[in-house]
Amino acid sequence: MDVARAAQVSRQTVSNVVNRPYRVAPQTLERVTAEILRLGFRPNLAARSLRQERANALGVELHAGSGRRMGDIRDVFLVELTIASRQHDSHLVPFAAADFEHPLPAYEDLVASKLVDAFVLTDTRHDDPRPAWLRDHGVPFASFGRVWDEPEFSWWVDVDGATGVADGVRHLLENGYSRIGFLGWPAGSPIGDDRRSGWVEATTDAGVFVPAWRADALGELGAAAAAAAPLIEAIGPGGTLVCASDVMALGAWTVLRERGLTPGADFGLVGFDDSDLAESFGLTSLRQPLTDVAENLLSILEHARLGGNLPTQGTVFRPTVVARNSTNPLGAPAAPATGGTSAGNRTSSGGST
Amino acid sequence: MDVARAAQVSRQTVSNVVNRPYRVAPQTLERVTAEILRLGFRPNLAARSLRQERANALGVELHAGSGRRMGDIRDVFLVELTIASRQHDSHLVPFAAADFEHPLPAYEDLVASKLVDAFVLTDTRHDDPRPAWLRDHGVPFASFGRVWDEPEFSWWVDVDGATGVADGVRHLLENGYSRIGFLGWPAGSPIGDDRRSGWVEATTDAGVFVPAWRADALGELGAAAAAAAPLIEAIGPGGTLVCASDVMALGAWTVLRERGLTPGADFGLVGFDDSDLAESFGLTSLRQPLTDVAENLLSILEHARLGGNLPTQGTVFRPTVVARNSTNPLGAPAAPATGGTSAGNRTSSGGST
DNA sequence: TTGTATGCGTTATCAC
DNA sequence: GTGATAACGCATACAA
Repeated sequence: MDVARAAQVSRQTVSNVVNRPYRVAPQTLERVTAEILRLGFRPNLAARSLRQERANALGVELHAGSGRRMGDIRDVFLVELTIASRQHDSHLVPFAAADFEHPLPAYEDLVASKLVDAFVLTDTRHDDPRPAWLRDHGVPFASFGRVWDEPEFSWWVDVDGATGVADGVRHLLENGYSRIGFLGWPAGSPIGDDRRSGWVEATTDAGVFVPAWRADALGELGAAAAAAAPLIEAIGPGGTLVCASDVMALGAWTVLRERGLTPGADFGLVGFDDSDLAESFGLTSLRQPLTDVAENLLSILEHARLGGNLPTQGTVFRPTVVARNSTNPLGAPAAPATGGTSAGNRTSSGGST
Repeated sequence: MDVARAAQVSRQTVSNVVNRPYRVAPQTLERVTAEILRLGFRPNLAARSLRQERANALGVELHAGSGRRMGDIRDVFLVELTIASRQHDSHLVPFAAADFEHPLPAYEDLVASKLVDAFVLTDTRHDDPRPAWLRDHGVPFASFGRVWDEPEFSWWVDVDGATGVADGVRHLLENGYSRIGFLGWPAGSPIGDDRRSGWVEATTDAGVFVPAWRADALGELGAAAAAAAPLIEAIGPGGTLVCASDVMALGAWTVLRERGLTPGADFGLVGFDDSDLAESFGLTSLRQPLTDVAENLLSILEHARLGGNLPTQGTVFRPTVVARNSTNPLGAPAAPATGGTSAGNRTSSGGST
């Protein structure tokens, strides 16, 4: 080891400087540190991994499926995870299951070859085979999204869709709108039901709940537009629509534009996720605090590794209203996304550590 | 090593079975292989990495910047890279530079700690500090996109924008359109100039080149719509617009819809990249062969590692026209993305290895 | 506070 | 065709 020679100490002392600086005499510490910087020394992570019998790496499954869907924020989340992983002395190993329906072999590979020692799960669903398998094999994991099939599992972080939508409703009320409908997914999906309940609660609280002002559609843009059209008709000018996703809000947006209506001035729209679509189309939306989510998940896994406080229940973060022109009653530009991206126009409404 | 004991051979023989099966007697091979499967043995990759003094891993920089942009296909490319990496006995290590303007420390970290032994670069630009640094430090890398500043560097793969756009023009001609304009970026960007030249060439070849039917805009939706409006006016009904990106095509799409025109039936549109936008809005677009690009880049790096044929010049792939309703002169649905996603409606036009 | 010895699991080398 | 030996770089335990 060059550093050891240069600083005239043993290899072991260098190791101590890196890993347990408090054990080293200040003078030695300084000298060795200087040499480390000078020579650009970094511990060989493969050797460390071998010695410690852990990889300091997290597996993250990417979905191989047919490309990306509009309004998706998984890639933003991946970036947040990547950034957060640096501060937790680990790195990510992305992988894609050969067969989306049978992801376990891919997980097994990574575990058996000790390339990773934990996983971050996303898109957990009913009958998801992964949580049970990971539990049975003693592999730590944390999930973005509740693990529905294992109620006692607490290493998850989620976003409070109901409160988010309720905040969106209140944002509309504060901006002078009062006729507020909801465009969501058909009943049955946990996330969709959660978001819809926020609309019911907040409009009821404000005394403006109209059950009929609700429609369902599947995720695609065309279906959302088709469902939005009669709803916009029913609610009428000056009304608004809170949507379960940005894609749905965009569906409504297209309907408005084709009728010559201006989003915001003529009819309010609120989306969900604050995706690229929201920014480009000037849609007010509910931003998921992905930075916090990523940080929290990595904290859990780090504590699981090193010992520390582990959560006894899941963590729920509150989304934030990002106000844009689609809820600006004073008027919006004719072209999409023209007239500023409303930077600094954000309304904060909560959020946790 | 359990497998060695179970199969009554030495560790080394197990290693040979895994890495050099041809050196092992068929009978032994079979016995050991059976035990490997039975016990689920996988080589410890940290140990292998340490022994071989290489990580078998590739660094991929993610851009931490302000979220994702509409029409971006980098995440799709990342998935393709991830999938391809499996077949090349390696894995990816995504990372984000703390400071986008000064990415080198992040690269240095990964190299010095031997977490990766090569990089895949994307978004190479003029005055990009990365290629020179990597070269000077002897770190192999391959680039998606030409490396402009180092003409002699040949480990890159790119997509032929000019030919792609020309194919788009021909696709329009085949579908009966003849008035073909171009909406692109201001002159000066290599990619934008490349794509525009395809329009000039193909329309000139067909004798339908009209220099005035061209407009420029920056990447955003609003600017594209603003630039598209007068162009659509000038070209007139029954005309078409080939665009440098799907976002631009979408900008034109919004203009059409607001005028009550139906994309395809009333005015043709062709985008570029075949992003999520193209699929959702029914835009005909030019698909970059990202699977081939990823595979090619990994091949280069694998050959660099193991020794093999290395490219003496860059590789250029040809995009593929993906036909959708925006170039269907017979008519398109009223709502976006309704009426099928045109699966199986692809026109293949080239492609390599 | 610092140094020495050991082994993590693998594979390259070389002897058999 | 197979096996013994050594070494990759680090961190743990323990000795000095």
